[in-house]
Amino acid sequence: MLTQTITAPAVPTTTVFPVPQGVPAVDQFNAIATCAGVIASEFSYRKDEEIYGEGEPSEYVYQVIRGAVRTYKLLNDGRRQIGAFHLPGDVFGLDAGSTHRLTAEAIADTTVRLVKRRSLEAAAGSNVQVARSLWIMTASDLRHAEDHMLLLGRKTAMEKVATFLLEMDRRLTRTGMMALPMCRRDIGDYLGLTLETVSRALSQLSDQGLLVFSSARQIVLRNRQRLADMDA
Amino acid sequence: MLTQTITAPAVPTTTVFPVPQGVPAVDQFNAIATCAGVIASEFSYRKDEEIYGEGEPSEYVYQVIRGAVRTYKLLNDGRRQIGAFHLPGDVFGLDAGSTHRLTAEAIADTTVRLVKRRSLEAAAGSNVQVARSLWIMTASDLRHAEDHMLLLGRKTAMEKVATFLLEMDRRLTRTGMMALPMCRRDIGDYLGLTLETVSRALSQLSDQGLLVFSSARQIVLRNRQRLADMDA
DNA sequence: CGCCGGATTGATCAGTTTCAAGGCATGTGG
DNA sequence: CCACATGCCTTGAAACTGATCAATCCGGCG
Repeated sequence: MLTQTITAPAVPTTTVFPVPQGVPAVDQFNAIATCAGVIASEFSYRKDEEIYGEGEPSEYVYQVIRGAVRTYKLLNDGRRQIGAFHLPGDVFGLDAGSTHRLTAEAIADTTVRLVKRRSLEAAAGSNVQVARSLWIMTASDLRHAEDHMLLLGRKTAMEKVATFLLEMDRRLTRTGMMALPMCRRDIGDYLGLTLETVSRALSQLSDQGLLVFSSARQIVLRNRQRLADMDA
Repeated sequence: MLTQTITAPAVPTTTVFPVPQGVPAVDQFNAIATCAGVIASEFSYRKDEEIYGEGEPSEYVYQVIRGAVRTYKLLNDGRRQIGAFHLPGDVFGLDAGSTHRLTAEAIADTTVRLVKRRSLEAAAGSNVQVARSLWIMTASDLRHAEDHMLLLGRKTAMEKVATFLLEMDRRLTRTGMMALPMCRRDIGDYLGLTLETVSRALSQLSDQGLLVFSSARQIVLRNRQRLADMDA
């Protein structure tokens, strides 16, 4: 894991630090990744290409620049649970242990910024603000996972889909139009449903006038309030 | 609930530091809680008593000394998802944000050690090993949540119960006998099932000879391998 | 002894999955 | 430019898993 070869690149105490507190996890990463001694580079993946696999050594931490990523776990017979979708700006692959806990794949053609885990660890070892940022980012993932456990364990299919739509609306609507990067199967594997059930729920919401499709993945929400009501 | 009568037993600054790395999250807390400037005390709760509520300011971090704790989220109509059970030694209530994300209740009469969040933060601000420990502990919770999402979203009732039994066997079997502190409803709300389904699954496992009841909550596993096989 | 909460068991119900067919859009090669 | 293949999505019908409703049962305790 952490070897002694790390030359803690005496990070200059400039205005880059301290990392601001009470700030979104994403910005924590931005602050860190641009700080002295932390090496960032870019890489691209084609649609459906694996970025890392469950159980592999966690060498890098990633930030989506363009595209989208799914992280998931599999059961031995192929059943899949997607833990999260990662959209532009999101950080993923930050595991405290030495190996990745989930597999990461590009949903569409995707560009990421990547940072060597070792250099993050090194920075964290000499700067408590960086160490704090790692904690904040992991805590942010935990918060999402806790919310998602409630959804998976206790919400109905309709409530799950409503929650999903509001989450995606919040995270990727820019022009009033939500352009989903993922297919129905991905959505189902995120919500603990089959792709057919997802499709039926979306059709039903469309029939009720709560949303409008301009194509299967281009959706405009028409009544966020009623969606929020049904999301329990 | 918690009054100001807690007296801080000034703990000596000894060889407790540095906190060892590559060590279970629980021990991270043990090391921290005994370090200088971190104020630890004890408190007890009766069965079903609330320890803190979702949304309340997170003033303390807790460690179970005796008893057991459930942490959960509720939907507005009362449906409940238990995120985790906390057994002796386990740390809970460590939220990076300023408020608790779940409610915590004593499952049985329970004694906890508690540490002021502020003093943890203070220690983390001056000691990167403490900061690292906070990260490790939160990452450990995240790992559990990721595994549990897979269970909730993709496992069958039988698989869920098998997984639960193996988890509890690992965590609380001491004398060869597993003494479950929680009722069937708690188990159901942890696994995303009803209490009846849990009961039926346990009866079926008993019929198959995979376990033996000495009472409803006193269970001996007879065939961990076959349980592990069915847990998918 | 009888009460009470928790657990078990049975019967029926409902929501979601499964299986199956067909539609629609996109892209490719003739 | 059209024919067709392909992948993704929708829709329908049947099957099934787990939920719901309901009736004991059991064990601990006043």
